[in-house]
Amino acid sequence: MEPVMKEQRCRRDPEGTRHRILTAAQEEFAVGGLYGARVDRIARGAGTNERMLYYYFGSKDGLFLAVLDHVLTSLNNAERSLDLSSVSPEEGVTRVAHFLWDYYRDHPDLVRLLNDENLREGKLTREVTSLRRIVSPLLHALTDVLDRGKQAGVFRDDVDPAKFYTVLSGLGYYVVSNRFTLEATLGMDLNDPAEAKRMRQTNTEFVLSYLKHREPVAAV
Amino acid sequence: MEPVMKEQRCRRDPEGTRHRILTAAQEEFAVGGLYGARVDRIARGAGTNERMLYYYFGSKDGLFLAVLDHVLTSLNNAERSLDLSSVSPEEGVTRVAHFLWDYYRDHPDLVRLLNDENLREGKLTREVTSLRRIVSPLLHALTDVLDRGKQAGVFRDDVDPAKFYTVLSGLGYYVVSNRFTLEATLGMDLNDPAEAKRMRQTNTEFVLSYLKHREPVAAV
Amino acid sequence: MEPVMKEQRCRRDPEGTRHRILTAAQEEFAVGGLYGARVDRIARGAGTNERMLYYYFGSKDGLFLAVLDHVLTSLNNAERSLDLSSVSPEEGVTRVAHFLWDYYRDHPDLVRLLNDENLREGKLTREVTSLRRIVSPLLHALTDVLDRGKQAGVFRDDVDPAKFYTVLSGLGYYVVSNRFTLEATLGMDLNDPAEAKRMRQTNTEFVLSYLKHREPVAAV
Amino acid sequence: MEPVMKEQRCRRDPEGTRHRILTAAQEEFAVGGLYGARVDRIARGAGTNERMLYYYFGSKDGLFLAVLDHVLTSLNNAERSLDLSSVSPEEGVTRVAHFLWDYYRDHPDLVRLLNDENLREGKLTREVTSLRRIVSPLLHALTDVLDRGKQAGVFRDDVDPAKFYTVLSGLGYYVVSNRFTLEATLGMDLNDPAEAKRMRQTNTEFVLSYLKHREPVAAV
DNA sequence: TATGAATGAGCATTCATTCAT
DNA sequence: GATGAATGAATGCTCATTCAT
Repeated sequence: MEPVMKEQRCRRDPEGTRHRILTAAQEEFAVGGLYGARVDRIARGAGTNERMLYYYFGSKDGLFLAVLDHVLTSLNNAERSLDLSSVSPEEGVTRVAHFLWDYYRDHPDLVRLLNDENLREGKLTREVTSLRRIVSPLLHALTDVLDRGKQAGVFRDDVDPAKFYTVLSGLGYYVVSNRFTLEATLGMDLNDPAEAKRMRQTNTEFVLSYLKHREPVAAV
Repeated sequence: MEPVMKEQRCRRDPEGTRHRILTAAQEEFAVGGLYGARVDRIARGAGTNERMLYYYFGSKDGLFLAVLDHVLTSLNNAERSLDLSSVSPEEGVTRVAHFLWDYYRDHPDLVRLLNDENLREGKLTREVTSLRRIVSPLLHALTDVLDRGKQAGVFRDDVDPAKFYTVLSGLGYYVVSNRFTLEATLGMDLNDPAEAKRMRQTNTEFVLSYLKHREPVAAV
Repeated sequence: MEPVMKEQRCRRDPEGTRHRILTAAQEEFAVGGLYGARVDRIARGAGTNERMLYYYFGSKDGLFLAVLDHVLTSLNNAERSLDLSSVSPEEGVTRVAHFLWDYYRDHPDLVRLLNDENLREGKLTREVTSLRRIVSPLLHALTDVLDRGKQAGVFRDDVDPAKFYTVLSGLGYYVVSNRFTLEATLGMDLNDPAEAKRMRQTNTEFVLSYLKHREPVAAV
Repeated sequence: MEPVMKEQRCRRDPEGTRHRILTAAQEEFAVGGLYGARVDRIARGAGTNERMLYYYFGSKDGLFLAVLDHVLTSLNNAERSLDLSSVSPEEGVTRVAHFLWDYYRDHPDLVRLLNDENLREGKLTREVTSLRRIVSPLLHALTDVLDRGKQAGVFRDDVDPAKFYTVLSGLGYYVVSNRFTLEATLGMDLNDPAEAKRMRQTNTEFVLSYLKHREPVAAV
């Protein structure tokens, strides 16, 4: 009726909307997994409506993949910021380990999302190649530092970088992944800083004592 | 009326029905988690109808808890069968480690169910105390064998059994839990027996080299 | 295994079980109606199992009818105990009215069950003749007392006993039936004894002033 | 694009859909009560699907409350249309009474819905305040007309409007509410116009003779 | 007479998704 | 780009009832 009045509810903010959906989805997927998450909760959490979710990501599965890609890309970027060129081999391995353990501890969402994807046997990521690239940065850095240690004669020389990486990863991943059942069964509280520090200390000794061990123990 | 009268393919079989539901539920929960599982699939898998599921377990949540209790009780029983009284400390630790790693590898359902429960932050198990008892058997055996090693002077004496147990558990758990993303990213195939054996060997050296290390490495 | 030991859990008590079911069913039907009632709650309330309910009453519908029959028979019996042979017509009408109003007030279950049966348009009672007999005792007594009043010249003589009975019944029934919405809308509290007494007083004046009215008011 | 473009049998019709659900729900709730009603029958009756019912009303309970609110609002509106400013007190009371009795007779759904809500002891309406407003219009009109009658000396002056309203309401409500059991027991047929007219006549005399009674009868 | 086990149809409700504007 | 309305196939769960002992 009125002539102009086009205040034009200028709410249009494509990048913002997309990002808010992604953030809300990460929270929702992290606490219930793909099947436990609800699209209406995600939309509400993002301050938009369900339709936009489909507009930007096509489907719930697509959104899950986008979230997974996002958290893995973040990990990648963080890994790339780690510069070990000027430290000793021991210090280098220690830094790699601490980086990984701290990252898992500070990003439990990543752990949960990976667990959830593994629960379904990698159903979603299998057809997508996005996951395949992500290992490299940290594994490369670790390989370098292990090589330097071997050449300097301070590390044993039968260490496979990928397997060693798996060991490091497992040590940090497990306590985050199983936080709740570990607390229920062993009374282990990951949130207690003192406890967390002790654990980090122990684990560091673990990996270093292995790397510096010269005569292999009796095999099994 | 007849004296024997057994053997007549009885339709009444409470124990059997209950057990068939439990087994079918374990399969279903293991591939989709609590939220991905479907009660009608469980009922069909058990050769009964949905109603019986509620008759015996009250709810889907109750059934999940029963399954979790069942797999943990099975683990408990298996742990109890491990007799380490007549072996050396090194051999004892090795056996404990191998038992745990083999058990995880052979019972991926257990790993998935624990992961799923942790995904929901222990929501179901929190109010139930059933989970609390399960640590004991293997942890006790491990504590004994560590003590013997310390007294014999072959193991370092600053090892906390619970933390050491966590390390052992994490090493075996992680590779089973993340089987699919590990294969996608590192190309690591847990199903390859040679690969599995190598991994077990590495991990064993890993823990033993730590235990036998006398002078602690520089702390961080 | 043991020879005698036949302590014979002599819980058999057919009359008792039947009666307990009936009582429990009355409570359950009274608060939720036929459709809101749950057979398992009835069985639990009666301290028996659902199967016995079917053993004694055939079906849920049959049980509802049995309950209805029971409360109506009780009303019948109570009506029969009212002896008006030696009181004045006014006193007789007053006693009939008070009997009915008090009975409704003290037996809200009867009111609810009748309401529920009427909600379904008499579906259950239609095919059963059990309901048809129940009016008589009180209506007969009322007819007698009205006749005596007419003959004595104290009551107007154009009163139809059945319609008058309906008026009496409606006055007492309505306030019990609509107890909750009346409280919500008019703030009328039937549980307050003073309020209940005043209401009874008013209603009594109502019916007596009508009966004693000689020149009819202008019809409509 | 086109200028007019209306009239095109639009599939989008929020108001219409909402209203059709409400109407279908009223029919369904009226014949079976809250517990007897089936949401799929309501959806089918409304020409939509069950989902929309929850979209607009949140739950079955919410829909019942909306229906109750709707019929009570309709009653309210009808009450407001009653203008008694220019009639005599007797005529005024008569009109109020007839309005109420006719309304109940012509809207048995209202009676059934109120009965059903009372059956559950006002469970749904208790937490909602929507019911509380509805008394006023007719009660106010009645209060006015009674006052005028008292001042003119044609009505007794000890009449409480709210109680008198309850009497009027009860007389009309009871015969509608108990239509089926009244027919089964007293053979009273409310659908017979002659019978209905006689009943109305009797009830009118009933209330007027009370109002015009000057010397109160002996109390009890 | 009494009871635990079993049944299948049906219940209210929620799901991810698409349509129309 | 953004939104409210609409969909129908499931979802977990409950129902009154019957079977077998």
